[in-house]
Amino acid sequence: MSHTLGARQAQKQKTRQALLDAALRLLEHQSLSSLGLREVTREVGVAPAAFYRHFRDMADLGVALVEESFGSLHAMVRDIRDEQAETDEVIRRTVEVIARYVRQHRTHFRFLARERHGGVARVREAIAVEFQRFAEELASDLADQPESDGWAPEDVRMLADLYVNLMVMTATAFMEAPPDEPEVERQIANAARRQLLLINLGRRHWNRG
Amino acid sequence: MSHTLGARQAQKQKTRQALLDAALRLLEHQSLSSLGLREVTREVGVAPAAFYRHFRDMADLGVALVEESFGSLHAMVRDIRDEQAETDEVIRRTVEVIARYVRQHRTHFRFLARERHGGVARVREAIAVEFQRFAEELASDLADQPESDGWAPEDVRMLADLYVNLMVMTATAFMEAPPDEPEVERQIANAARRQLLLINLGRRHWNRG
DNA sequence: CTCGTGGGCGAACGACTGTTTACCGAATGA
DNA sequence: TCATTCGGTAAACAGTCGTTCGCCCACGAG
Repeated sequence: MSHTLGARQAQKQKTRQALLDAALRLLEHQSLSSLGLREVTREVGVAPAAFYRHFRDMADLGVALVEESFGSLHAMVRDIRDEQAETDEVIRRTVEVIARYVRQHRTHFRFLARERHGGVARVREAIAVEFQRFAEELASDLADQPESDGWAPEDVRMLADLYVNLMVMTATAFMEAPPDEPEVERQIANAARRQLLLINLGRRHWNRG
Repeated sequence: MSHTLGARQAQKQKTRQALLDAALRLLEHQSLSSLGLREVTREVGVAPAAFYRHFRDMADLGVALVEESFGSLHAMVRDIRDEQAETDEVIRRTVEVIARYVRQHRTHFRFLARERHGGVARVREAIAVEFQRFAEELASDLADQPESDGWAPEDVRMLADLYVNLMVMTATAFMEAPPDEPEVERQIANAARRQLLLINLGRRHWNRG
């Protein structure tokens, strides 16, 4: 069982988490491929050799960070999906949730944006897989909606990809905005809402316009 | 004058270009922040100290690569903008031009995608400036079209951002596709065309839907 | 023809890197 | 209680790195 793990494994996972946290902190101002093993252990305060007790190399740690990042991201979309309301209200809430998520998990999202096309192949592939699963889930949700009646499955998937990309684009814009400027955030949110609105308009007129 | 530069400066620009080419070649499998000065000079076949005759540091070389990359990218949009035809034909040609551009300048575009959110601040900022100029030009073009009658300037800019983002997304998909699989490329092109179509649909119904 | 400019070279520097080794000592299970 | 497992340590290894320093010598201006 796992709910009562010994003090031994507890301490191990504690330093493992410390390594992940330190790495994420350092990755705020550099990319994974330039982040050194010694740099991370120095930040935590452990010997360099201790690193190997938890990860094979830095790419391994990177993949672990991908899982961690997508964990909180899935929580975000669950928030969005569970909302049930009028279309305009759904849009408003969606953008709001994205903004809040980015504010609360800035480092996680910056890591994903930076390493999505970054220099470490294994991490790149891990992120690609997760985003793909993401789009598939959204496509499955969209297919169940009455607005998708008569839509070809490939068109639903196309729409899902469009939504995912818009979400990434919006989150990236929030991420790059200075954290202490609510006016900039309001502008980004406004543009995102209108873009969602325009896409929904196109969606309603897709078959027979 | 510049059309008759001595053999002295000619040789200098030749090695400078060799450094840029070598860097771009090496950046195919790593990111700028992990690319070493010695690595580049070794690839070219010159002494490490020679690097300083052309660039202050690697970030300097990075912004030079940004300018080079956007040079050919501007040529691409000029190709697209000069096309004048029916809407569906414009869409078809647009996606085709993007595909061809990515095929011919794969390394340049991969560099932009990788460093857009990468670990080198100066390069990131240079790319952001160029993309912003990009969206502004497109917005100015869109405003002149009859379809934009009665549109608020901020809505036109919103639409331009949507188009730019879709272009980047499509080009990235082409870039990540294996170069010798025309079937995958056809699928990407097909999805991109339908996404453009859907956005155009929303655009037509923007005021009074 | 002569002389100064400047691109490229080789060598050296101190600092830092990833990885391996043997070892310590506390938590663990019998 | 005793033997064992194992997370963490210190030290050393061979490389690589960015940067600086004279020096060379082909080129270009006078």
